[in-house]
Amino acid sequence: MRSISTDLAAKLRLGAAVFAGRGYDAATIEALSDATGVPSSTLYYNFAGKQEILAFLLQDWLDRTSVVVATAIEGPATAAVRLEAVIRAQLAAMADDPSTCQMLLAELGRIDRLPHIADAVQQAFHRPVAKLLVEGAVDGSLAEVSIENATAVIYGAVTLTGLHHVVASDGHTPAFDVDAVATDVVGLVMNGLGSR
Amino acid sequence: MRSISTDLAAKLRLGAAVFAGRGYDAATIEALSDATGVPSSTLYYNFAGKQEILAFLLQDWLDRTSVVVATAIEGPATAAVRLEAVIRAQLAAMADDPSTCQMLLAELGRIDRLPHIADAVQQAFHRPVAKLLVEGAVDGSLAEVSIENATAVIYGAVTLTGLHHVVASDGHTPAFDVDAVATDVVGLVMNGLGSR
DNA sequence: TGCCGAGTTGGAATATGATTACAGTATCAG
DNA sequence: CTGATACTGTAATCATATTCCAACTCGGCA
Repeated sequence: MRSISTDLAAKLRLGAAVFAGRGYDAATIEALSDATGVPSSTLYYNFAGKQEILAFLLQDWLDRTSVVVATAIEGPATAAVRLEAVIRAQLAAMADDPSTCQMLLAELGRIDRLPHIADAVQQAFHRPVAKLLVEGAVDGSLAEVSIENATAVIYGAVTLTGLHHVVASDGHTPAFDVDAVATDVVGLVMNGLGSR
Repeated sequence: MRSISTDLAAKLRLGAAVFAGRGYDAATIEALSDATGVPSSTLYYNFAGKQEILAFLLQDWLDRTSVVVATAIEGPATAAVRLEAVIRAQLAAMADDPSTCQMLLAELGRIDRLPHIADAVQQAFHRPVAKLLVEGAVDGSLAEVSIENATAVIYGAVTLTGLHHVVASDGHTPAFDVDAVATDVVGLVMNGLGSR
């Protein structure tokens, strides 16, 4: 993959809707070319193939998401408070870019075949949460749990709830009411379902 | 799709590993034919195409999963107790058939394009949980929460934790220690992360 | 001004794999 | 035995990704 100009990158983002709308295999290069205004020969000049275009779009979004999540995780507050901020930031990123978010979750099961993307997902979703779980056990604001399973549980809870609302929306941005959904998700993640 | 003999169905299940291993588009009909021992002409005689074969495998597994989940949900116990049984049953179904489970989650983002499958997922995963959430609010064993979001949270927590372990395994069955994982997931779903 | 190289583009050529068509074979109920 | 239905091998057909290549643009620069 050549280095992509910001101009080209901006056009390519329009292609996310094509991938999200039709699914990876049904999204033809020609449709991608039409949607972005970039001729297919130019696409092949800049990328090794369709898969690399997909990977670029995912990486682009994940990198931006990582940045806002990294900001959310900072600060002197307890781990529990910062975990809430992280979850809100992740849901906001999904609501802001429903197409890419849908693309990403469509690739979930085969993400181990896109190692760079798997790393970026770790960076944006798993590692921040794992870090807070450790810190929360230390500062007493979070219960002590299996990091591995708790990270997976939170990742699943956040992304599939986001996906549910994204699919229900019709590509509007934001795709859903981030505050309301985040409040519900955070409530469940922090307090669980048990009556008390 | 013609009616599929149990004999053919059994052979086809061998094909799940091909879909799971390579991903839908990289899985060629020829590879599917080799893996199952069913000639490609026979596949096309019985199914309208590759997508329908995928759909059959998913439906097959989801139907079986629905049955065990429906059994788990029965009984006089509180909704909380039965919710735990349901989650265990769902994780057990995933561990028992890692290939199909991986196939299913690979199709998550495009599942709205396979309406029958989306229905079957509702049947096996969402509806039982939604039912218990309502009953739990009545019998007092579960907190009152948004059914829509809580259902999505639990679905995400269960399936992505399962997927995490399935991907980590190498196709062995069971793919992971169901009891241990279920205990962690149920603990988080019921009690959350908050220290108490 | 005129050249150079990188980026861009249109269009033809190639390759792969899904799907179809069809004819011949097997199986099984009556 | 016979007809119907299911199965299978082979040879097209077709769509689409990918490659190839020649022409074109354009900014820097001697």
